[in-house]
Amino acid sequence: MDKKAVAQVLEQIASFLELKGENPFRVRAFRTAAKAVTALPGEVSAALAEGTLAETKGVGPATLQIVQEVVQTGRSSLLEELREQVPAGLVEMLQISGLGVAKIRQIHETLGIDTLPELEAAARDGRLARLPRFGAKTADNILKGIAFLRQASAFKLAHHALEEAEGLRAALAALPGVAQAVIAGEVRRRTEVVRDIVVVLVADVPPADIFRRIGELPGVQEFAGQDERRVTLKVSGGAQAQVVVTTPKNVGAVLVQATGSEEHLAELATHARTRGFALDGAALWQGSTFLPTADEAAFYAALGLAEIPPELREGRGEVAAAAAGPLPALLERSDLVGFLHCHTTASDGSNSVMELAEACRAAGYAWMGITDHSKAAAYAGGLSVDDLARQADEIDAVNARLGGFRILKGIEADILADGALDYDDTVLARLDFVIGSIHSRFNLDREAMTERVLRAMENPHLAILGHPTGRLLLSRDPYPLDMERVLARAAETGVAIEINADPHRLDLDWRLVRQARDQGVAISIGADAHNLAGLRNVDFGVGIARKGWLTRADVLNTRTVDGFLAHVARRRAR
DNA sequence: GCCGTTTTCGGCCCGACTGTTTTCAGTCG
Repeated sequence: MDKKAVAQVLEQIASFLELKGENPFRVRAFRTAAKAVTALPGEVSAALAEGTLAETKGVGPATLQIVQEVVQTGRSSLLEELREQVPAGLVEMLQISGLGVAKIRQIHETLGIDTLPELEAAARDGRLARLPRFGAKTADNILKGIAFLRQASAFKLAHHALEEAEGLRAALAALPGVAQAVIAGEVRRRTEVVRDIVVVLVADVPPADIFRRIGELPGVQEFAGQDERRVTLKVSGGAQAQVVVTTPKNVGAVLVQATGSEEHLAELATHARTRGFALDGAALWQGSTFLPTADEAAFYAALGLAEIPPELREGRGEVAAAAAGPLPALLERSDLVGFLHCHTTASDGSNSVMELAEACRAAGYAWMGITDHSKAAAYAGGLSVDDLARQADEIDAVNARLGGFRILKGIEADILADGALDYDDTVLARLDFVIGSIHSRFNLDREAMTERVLRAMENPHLAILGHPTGRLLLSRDPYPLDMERVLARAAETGVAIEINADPHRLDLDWRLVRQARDQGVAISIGADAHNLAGLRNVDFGVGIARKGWLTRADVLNTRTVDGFLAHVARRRAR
């Protein structure tokens, strides 16, 4: 039983209680507990056994008992009891933006609606709009919300997809006859969201034997779209996955086929034709001769191409680039020596400066930058000027204790509606560096929003523009912003643009990362960690950097602490 | 339900926006 599943049970309990009209503070307590469980550094069962769970802030006796039951039995009697009392469709409705508990209860009580399809019908036929304090716009927004939910449910966030793919890969690798199991598709390309999980199996036995065994795996529910070498699985939880079987001599071609985007494969096919080759049925042919490709390097080499890293296989000119010569050496996680953008208990994080610093040092970083929220972000416990001074003392103390590791004093300052940063320049000047981010007033029009960001970039203390478009993947669109102008200004002023590595954001989008790099904009990778588990976000940020063709030289986190500070100083001097 | 450098009981984030109303409930970050 993993953390995600346990946290989900607690989340669900909170939602059911909320719909029942329970004390809102009790509801919030369960949500806090769910977050605390997600943020645990190790496994839940270990934390339970060692007693660290009981000591975790936000986890009390009631939560402890529920977690214990879930870990031991895989069920929660409280949740099952609640399911009998409240229709599950109402909980689904909570995900619709603009629909809260009060409206859902009103809809349920007056119209007797308790499923999404019923809700959609009522929104269309006008019943919803006639309810007190509802109207045409509310009904319309609900329809939009349902459509968004439906579209989003076809995709998974990268970290969830990776976890599912790893689990499936491990199960498939253990099947008799399978020599190797490799994750392909979007997960391997490290896209920001994933529609299909794809695993390639290398095997010397007939695919039919393997498919039969797959059908016997626990959790595999049904097969769909089966052909000789491919099968689409539905696994419990509704996730879909494609499994492709190949023989060792054709691994290269099959992996290329199963990994590349349609556009990449089209670029490859065109290139192959001009060289007298053909890509057909996931194999490489010269006339009617089958060309074996034992691995991808052999495949690309046969076509006269440098090997193309999976992250670049998007059909954006990588084939032409690989034909012209070696591709750039893309950023590696091990290139990063600085850890940027994290929150401590001073604002909305769950760990202290010391805990985060020790974790960063253990993860191999040489320096880090602490950036809690600023005072305008009241809902996130933003720091007052006095709080900032206190934190500075704390950081000094930890720096004195940790040899060979440096903590920088930073802030994630809100960019206010008029483009001002959330502290006076005298306060900002005392900090080692400043990230500026938008956390409110998302509804300005494109022109006003662009002016707001450009104005913030005028402030010499702003070193990094945080999560520049504000998107939340699968839940909130980016705010309207003229990124062309923002990138141009970033190049002029030396303001770095963040790749926010939180898998809910992955913002700046990788398509724009490449454009930023081409314009000479410095990039920083911001973990946006709110706890120790958030250190892992960086891997997703590195994936996005690679998709944006970034090399070591393009990224500020690869510099020594003095190199980073020199960049900030040059920016302040402009 | 959880927590305590104000508290073992009493409080827990608050201000702005949206869409509905003509003064405000509901939702969101």
